[in-house]
This record gives sequence, structure tokens and C-alpha cells, in this order.
Amino acid sequence: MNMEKDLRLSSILIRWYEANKRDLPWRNTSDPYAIWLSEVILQQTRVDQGYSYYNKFIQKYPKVDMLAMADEDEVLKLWQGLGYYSRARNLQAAARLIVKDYNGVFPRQHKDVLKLKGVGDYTAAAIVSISYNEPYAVVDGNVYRVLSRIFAINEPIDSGKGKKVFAELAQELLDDANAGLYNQAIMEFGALQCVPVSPRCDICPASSICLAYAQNKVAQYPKKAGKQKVRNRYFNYFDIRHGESMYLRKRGDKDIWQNLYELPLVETEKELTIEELQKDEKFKPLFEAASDVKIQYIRQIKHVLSHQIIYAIFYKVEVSEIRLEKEYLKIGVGDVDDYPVSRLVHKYLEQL
DNA sequence: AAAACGGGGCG
DNA sequence: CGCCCAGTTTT
Repeated sequence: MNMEKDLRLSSILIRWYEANKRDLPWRNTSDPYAIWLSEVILQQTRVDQGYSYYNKFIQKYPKVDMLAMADEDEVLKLWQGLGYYSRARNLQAAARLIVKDYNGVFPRQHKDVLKLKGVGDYTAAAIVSISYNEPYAVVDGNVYRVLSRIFAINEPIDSGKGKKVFAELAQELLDDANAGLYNQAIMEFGALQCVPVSPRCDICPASSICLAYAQNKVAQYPKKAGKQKVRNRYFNYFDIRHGESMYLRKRGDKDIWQNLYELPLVETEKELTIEELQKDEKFKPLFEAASDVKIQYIRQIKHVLSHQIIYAIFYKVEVSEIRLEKEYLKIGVGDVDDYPVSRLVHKYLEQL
């Protein structure tokens, strides 16, 4: 069976690339030496930082044998300020090997390119696809971000399994006939359009096929296992009672417990006593339009989530009169069980 | 699987 | 100023 490849993504990316790509010096050549040099310089390095280094290197060592013949000190000096200096040492070691073993002609085969010092999976794929249009998909940080969003992939990118999943998906999606163009397009798209923070999805040509966008979860991708740091949060809940009435509010987007209900909440940066809390700017608006406010401490609950620990304090507040913003829902005390609440809030409610 | 490797951007 | 970034080699 000859399954046809889905090239919709390729088409979107390449069209976007042709219209939006930056004009960079290494984009006006198919010389594998120049491509290699640019790719090594751009490892862990932003384009605007590496740009002048590429120009210096290609001017001083326009051919691989000139790099091979240079003093290491001279090469390192030219690399100075760019960081990760093993890249420069490996670069020259590889140049010397190319002169010795390949007669100064840059290797043509992916497996040979991959053997060069300082060239891993990403760089080998970049070199052979861009220089020779060989069908090897690049997977760099941009690709992780773009693919994880478009396909809403929950596999963490920093796990062994995740790397495999992304490498296979990238290879499957690769537009083989336009490998170099497609690879450059997806990376440039990640660098300029599908950026890590606050991407402009409203003007994105891929938004219609982007699953993360459809789910309003763009900012959650790519997922990382990481040493996920646990964040401490301090929730002060107020169970405001006015006769047989109490108040709830629906939680919004971009935080835990989306669309669940909870008691009126004041979140603080650290644990505060009720006296400190009453002086806090976030506390005041809640009881501005209230009379005869009596606050009673009820209990403290430590609630542990995978990524945050919530130190919650519950207070019961009796008022003879109160007016709250319309986001606060006034309900009958007996109806509270009709509303979906977090486990934390439920723990408080069930023991009243 | 995890650490080491540098410098820059960001809040 | 601490935290994040992200390919390759080394441990």
C-alpha cells in the first residue's frame, strides 16, 4: 500500500517561510561547510548572537582546509565570547579529519556527517537536508515547540521516550521532496511565529490545524518532565454567610481548577495572619460594602498537587449586609452541593 | 539517565 | 538577580 503523505503542514510552513524568513548569510549557499559552520555556531545560540561570529569565521576560513590548518589558539580566540568552547575545538578537530580522511571534501553521507565531532542528530540532519536535500528531519527546540502545540503532544520533551516520539513524528511529517526547505521553515516558524512566550496565534497560519490552540492550551506546550519545582501558594478562603445565603465564584482560565467553583478567595504571596490579611490590598475590596463583619477562623488545610502545594486557611464570615462584584454568585446554603468544587474546597464544606 | 558545558534574555 | 534556554559529549 502506498499511503500518501499529508503535506498540509509542510505547505503552510513553507508558504509562511517564503514570506517571512530572515535574510541570513548562510541561507544564500548550499556549501555543506558553510551550513555546518552556521549550525554549530547556532547550537544553544540565538541568531543575533551568532551572526557576527559566522561572518568572522567564514571570512577567515572560507574553506574547510583553512580551518584545519589554523592554530587552535586562533580559532578559540575567534570563538571568544560565544560560549561552549568545546564546539570550537570539535569544529577544528572535524575539519582536520575532513582534510585527512575525505581529502578536504565535506562528507556526503548522513552516517559520515554524524560521526564528525560536535555533530549530533540535529546538526547532521540539518547539514544533509539543507546542503543535499537528504530526507532527514531536524528536531531542535523550535521543532519540539511547534509539533507539541500543533498535535497537543503531552509527552515531555526532556524524557527518553519523548525524544523518540518527537523524532519519529518529525520524520513522518517531513516533506521528503523539500527536506531542506521544510526543515528550515519549521525552525524559522518556531523562532519567529510559534515563539515560547505569548505567540500571536491570532495571526498564525497554522491556527486552524493547531490542536493546542483549539484547546486553548498553547502556553502549556511543550510539556517538560523537568525537575518540576513545586510552587507554594497561600489561599485564604472566606465562607461569607448572610442569613441562609453564601457566595461562590467560578475559577477562570490559566490556573488550576478551571471552571470549578470555590469560596471567595484572597491569594497571598506568603502565609498571613488574619490581622495582616485585613490590611492587604487584595482583602479590602471583598468587604468594602459589608456591615457588621465578624470573621471566625475555621481550619487550615494543606493541599498537595503535583506541581504546587496550597496552604489554605478557611474563615467563616458573618455579615448583616454585603454587596459583592457580580462575579460572586449568591446561592442558598443548601444548594452548595450542586456546584462542582475542588477537592480542597470539598474537604472544607463536608465537615461543616 | 544525568551532568557539564557559557553566555544572554527575561521578569 | 535567580531562572530559563537547549545540542553534544561525558559520566
